[in-house]
Amino acid sequence: MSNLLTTSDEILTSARTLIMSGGYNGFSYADIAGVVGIRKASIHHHFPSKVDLVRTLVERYREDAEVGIAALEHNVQDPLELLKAYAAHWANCIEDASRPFCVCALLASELPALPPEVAGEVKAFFRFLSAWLTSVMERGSREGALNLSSQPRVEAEAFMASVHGAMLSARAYGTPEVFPAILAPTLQRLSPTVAQ
Amino acid sequence: MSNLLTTSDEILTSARTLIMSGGYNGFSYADIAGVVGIRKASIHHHFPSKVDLVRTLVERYREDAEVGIAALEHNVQDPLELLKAYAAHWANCIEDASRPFCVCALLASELPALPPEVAGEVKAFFRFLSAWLTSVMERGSREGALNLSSQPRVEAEAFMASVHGAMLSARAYGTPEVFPAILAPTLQRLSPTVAQ
DNA sequence: GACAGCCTCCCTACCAGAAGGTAGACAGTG
DNA sequence: CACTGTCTACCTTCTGGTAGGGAGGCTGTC
Repeated sequence: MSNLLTTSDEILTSARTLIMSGGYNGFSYADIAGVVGIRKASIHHHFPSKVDLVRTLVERYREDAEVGIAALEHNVQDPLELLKAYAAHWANCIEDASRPFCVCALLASELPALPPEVAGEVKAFFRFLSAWLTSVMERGSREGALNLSSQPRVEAEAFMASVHGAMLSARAYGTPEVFPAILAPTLQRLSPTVAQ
Repeated sequence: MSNLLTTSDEILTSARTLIMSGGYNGFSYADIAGVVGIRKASIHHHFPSKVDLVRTLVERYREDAEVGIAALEHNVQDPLELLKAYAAHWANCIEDASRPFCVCALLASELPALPPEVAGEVKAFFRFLSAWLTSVMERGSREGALNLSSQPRVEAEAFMASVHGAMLSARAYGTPEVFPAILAPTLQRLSPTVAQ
């Protein structure tokens, strides 16, 4: 029987969901076993240790993000629209509660307590995201498609921080609408049409 | 022998430090016992359960914040300076690694997996902080001391999100300077002297 | 002043369950 | 036969938590 999803994928998916709600120490092999419908020991066949599992998960998460962003860049050219699309992506995820939090943002908050291998992957994700946003800001600045008040690098970091902080607030208030509400003024400020 | 700090305070302090690095599930009674120099069972005398301990901790954290902010409001009148002082407070905490992360921001990220009593306290902290920042924004807008581009409430939420997101980035990159660098443009934009 | 009673704080010893992980057997497939 | 994936059974360590006892300090009463 050819399954659409391999067991290994199912394990990663359920682990991602569990991490998104409680972080690295917030889930166990037993939790995954319960969700996937498999025995605890069988998980070790796919991922010998918890570190292996989460490192793979974050690695995969970054790869998926790279693919997603490449696709986004292919469909959308305008830098401001790219940023809007990125924000809208997260707004949707939070709205329908499918992926209400960025795995790496959550793991970053508990970085000091993370196994080094996982911590390294999380840091790599931040560097990747930051690099992409910086490239968008740079191009937007060059083409006059974005209204920057600081260096592209700084604007990129500030934008990323806003997104992560807004996720946190949406979670704290329990109201998804908070996320787009926080991002809206940031996006408006970056818009060239309303420049001074 | 009159101790300056009660054992109960020492427990709370070490628990706070431990939570700041790994979150709710990132520490145990044994960890605290090791730091304080007491036996595990003795902690239960002061805090019957882990939920009691962390709930008290967050409660106390909010009370301390209320006192600190009242003192700040007493010393500083100008709204922009208040926001700068608030940002500077965190910049210092991150710089000298004394309190490199807001306990509530960290706990908020794992909210869905938190015991309800703790979750309630964390949410209360967010409401409190948001209310204060909104009041600062409102007054700044009224007095012309702040240059707002949105409603005070929205500006307050955006500011708070920036602070939390910047904390996350500082942790992810492992470089404290990132925090003030991210906050600087936000504070500059709020400054009335550079208004259009 | 003596002393009984109580209270606070910490201790040792223990518990049940959950944690991550291992060993080895079995079934199905190429 | 070898390989893959799952299973049962088991291990060790850690988890939050409990029971009960002992030392020391207050206080009320004779």
